Order: sequence, then C-alpha cells, then structure tokens
Amino acid sequence: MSREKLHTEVRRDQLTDATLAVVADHGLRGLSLAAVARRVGLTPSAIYRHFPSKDAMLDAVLERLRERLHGAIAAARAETDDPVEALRRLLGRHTLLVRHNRALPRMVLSDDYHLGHPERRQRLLGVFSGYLDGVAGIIRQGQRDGSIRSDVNARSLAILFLGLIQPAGVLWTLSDGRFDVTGQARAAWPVFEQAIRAPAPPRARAARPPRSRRTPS
Amino acid sequence: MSREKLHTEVRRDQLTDATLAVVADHGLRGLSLAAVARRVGLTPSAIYRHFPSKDAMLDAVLERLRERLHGAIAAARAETDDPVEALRRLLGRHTLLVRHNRALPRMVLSDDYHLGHPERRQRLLGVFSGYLDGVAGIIRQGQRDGSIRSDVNARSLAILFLGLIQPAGVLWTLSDGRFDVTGQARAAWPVFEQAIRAPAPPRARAARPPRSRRTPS
DNA sequence: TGTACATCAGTGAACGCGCGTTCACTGATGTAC
DNA sequence: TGTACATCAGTGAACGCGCGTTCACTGATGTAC
Repeated sequence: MSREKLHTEVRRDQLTDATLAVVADHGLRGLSLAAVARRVGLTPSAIYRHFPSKDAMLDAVLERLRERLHGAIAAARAETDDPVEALRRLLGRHTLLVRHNRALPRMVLSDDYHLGHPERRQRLLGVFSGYLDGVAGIIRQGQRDGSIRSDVNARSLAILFLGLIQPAGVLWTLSDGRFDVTGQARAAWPVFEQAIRAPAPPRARAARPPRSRRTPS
Repeated sequence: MSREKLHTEVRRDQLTDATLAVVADHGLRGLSLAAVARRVGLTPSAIYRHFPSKDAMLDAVLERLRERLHGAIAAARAETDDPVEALRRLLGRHTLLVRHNRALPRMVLSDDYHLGHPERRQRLLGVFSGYLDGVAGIIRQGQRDGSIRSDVNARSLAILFLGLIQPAGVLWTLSDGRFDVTGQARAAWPVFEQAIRAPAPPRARAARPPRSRRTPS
C-alpha cells in the first residue's frame, strides 16, 4: 500500500482529532484503536509509533479538552470587564463548545473514562475544578465590585452556573442534537442573572431585603 | 456445589440489585455478567434462566431507576400543596436518591448505556422527559396560583431545577463521594427559590418589573 | 403419607468475537560526507 | 550534486484475554395420583 509517512507531531494531532470524532459518533464504548486508525488512514499498530498506549492517547485528548474549556474562560474574561457580562458570554461560548465537541460531555460525564484509573479521575476532577475556579473567579470579581450578591459563596454560584448548561448538554446528547441547547441557555440566563445580581444597587432606593420569605441561615 | 434454587422472580430482583451495585462500584464498563453472578452467588450462565440477555437485564435496571425517580416526584407532591415547597422537598429527595444510588448518575449520563441502542436511548430520554414533565407540572401549578413567575416557560425552569443537582452529582461521582452534594443543594436552593418566585406578590405594592436591565425578548 | 414424574433453576465446558498490544519487517526520508 | 547510511513511520500477522452466549447435563422442588 505504501502509505504516506508523516511526522509524529502531525500524526499525534490527527489521532487526537480522530479520537474526538470517534467518541462523538460512537461514544467511549465505541472507541477502538481500529476505529481511530481507520479514520486517519493507518493501521491500528501504527498508532504505537506515536502513543505508547491507548490510555496515553486518551490523556492527550483530555488535555485538548482542558485547553478548550479554559480557553473559553480566558476569552470571556478578555472581552469585557463587567463580570456579569463575562458570565453571559462564557455561557454562550460553553454552549458552542458543547455543540461543536459532542465528545466533550461524553468524555467528561462517562464514568468509563475514569473508573478504575484513579490518577485519571484525579486529572478529570482537576479539569472540572479548574473550570469552576475560573467561573468562581469571575463571580468573586463581581462580588468585590458589588454587582453580584455576596451572601452566597462564589463556588456554589459557580456550580449553579454549570447547571445552566450541563442538563441541557445531557438532553442534547440524548436527543442526538434535537434538543435546543442554545434556546435553553437563552431562556435560563435572565433567570440566573437576576438571581445572582446583588439585591440592593449601590444608589440605595430602599434597603429592603429580597422578596424571599426565608432568610438564609 | 449444589446451589440453592430460588424462584425466578426472586432472582430477577437479586440480579437487578446486584447490577446496580456493580455499576455503582465499577461503572458500566466494569459491568460483566460474571461480576453480577458472583455478587448473587451464581454462575454467569445461570443468569440466562432469568433474563434472555444482558441487554434485557439492563432494561430491568432502567425500569427500576425510572420508578425511583418518578416516586420521588409523587412523594414530594403528596407531602405539600405549596408548589415551591414541593420543589424544595423534591430537591432533597433527589439528592438522597443520588447519594444512595451511585449507579443512577452513572447509567443516566454514561453514553455507553445507550449509544448504538436507539430504542434504549429513546427509553432513557423518556425517563428524563418524564421527570422533567413532573417538575414542570409542579411549576405550572405554581404559575397558576401565582407563586411562581410566569414569564419563563415551565419546562425551561424545570431544566434549571435539574441544574441544581446534576453538576453536584457529577462532582460527587468524580470525587468519589467527597464532594458535599447536600451542602451544595442547601446553598443553591435559596438562590433558585428567589429566582423563580413571581416578581410581584398579589397584594401589589408597586408594579415595577424586576431589577434586570434586559427585558426578555 | 408415599411414590412417580414434569418442571425448571442450577452447573461447567466450550464457542466465537473484538479488543489492545507485540514483533519482525519494510521502505521512505533526512543527513553526513 | 551524488552516494551511503541511520532513522523512524509505516505494515500485517499473531498473541492472549475477557466477554456474552450456547448447550447438554443435573438434581432439587412442586404436584398429581
């Protein structure tokens, strides 16, 4: 057959992409070296020229996802100084990310990926925590400048923010793309925005606490 | 060895329980007939006396999860007439459900379970939708009696409700039970409650819209 | 209450399959002279 | 610019393994008489 020979860095990139594509189409269960190799136009055994094992290849894939997630946060922060607006943009970016990387929810949520690999679960938890830290950072900025309520800790609000996308992402995956993630994000955002805004604006009109009957204990 | 012979209904129950336990401990990837059989004290081939295939056994497991999820909704509704209070109780029940059924998030979220089985994905989506319908039902009741805002459709709010638990459940799974799901639910609930409450109470004080700068288009 | 028999939940050996991985090899590519 | 050689990305056959499933069988259990 005499296949083309390419440098290992190029192949590593191709293989990582192909892995993401296979996972997007067939899930982690359907991820075999044969499927990845087929997509790139190689023999399964050729993969071992570029990765020492299937696990190592999956690690490279996780690293790529980590970059994209953290990139979304950095981009959202760079675009504006208003923390609430940054969150709104991050929501949009994250929604796009999920839509263009069907493999993302599959890999992050599927236990197959990390069960039995304690160090990998640790890494995945790290990616998750890193993302939450980024969100919490934006929120803390808002709490400092008074635009975001301070009576709930930033981390809890960050997880709540994740709740804007995650269930929608799951529904989107389950419905095979028929569920309207973007629409859900658009509908849910104003509710979230209103919920996190600081109750009393700086220019006080009436120092009345929010309408909730129960005061947080 | 002369194992004890039990009626097939009893064994089916045992096998379903054992499957949930194996999935909880080792994930769907670690779910083998051998592991399930070992847990019950049987030979792998004995399972075929009670289920025609591994898939059929998994279907029975999903049915059990469906019952528990829907049971939580029914119980929450039965306990109170106040829709907001019903949601609060449902959150508590759902949290408990996740904590006692580690297999629940694993099976519902893991694509391994449904990828390549279109009819099963359909069923899973049905379970999901059924749950959301139940939540949306409670919300609609609140929208009718004026306790829950009507400017956002009930289904979107229901998905937002799911967002109270799902990311926490994922973190809980990833951290192997170290993440405090209950605490997160407790912190997030007041924010959510306040966000969904109808902006203007019936006894009108001032017909001013909420503080959001952007009006929903 | 005892006996004869049908039922059916159990066993264990064997199967075919797909998988990740290894290994000896090939031959294109880049480099030193 | 040509030649000789080391490097290294490719191949394909073969491996061992675990898995779901089948099958002939066994023997306990429940029932009809």
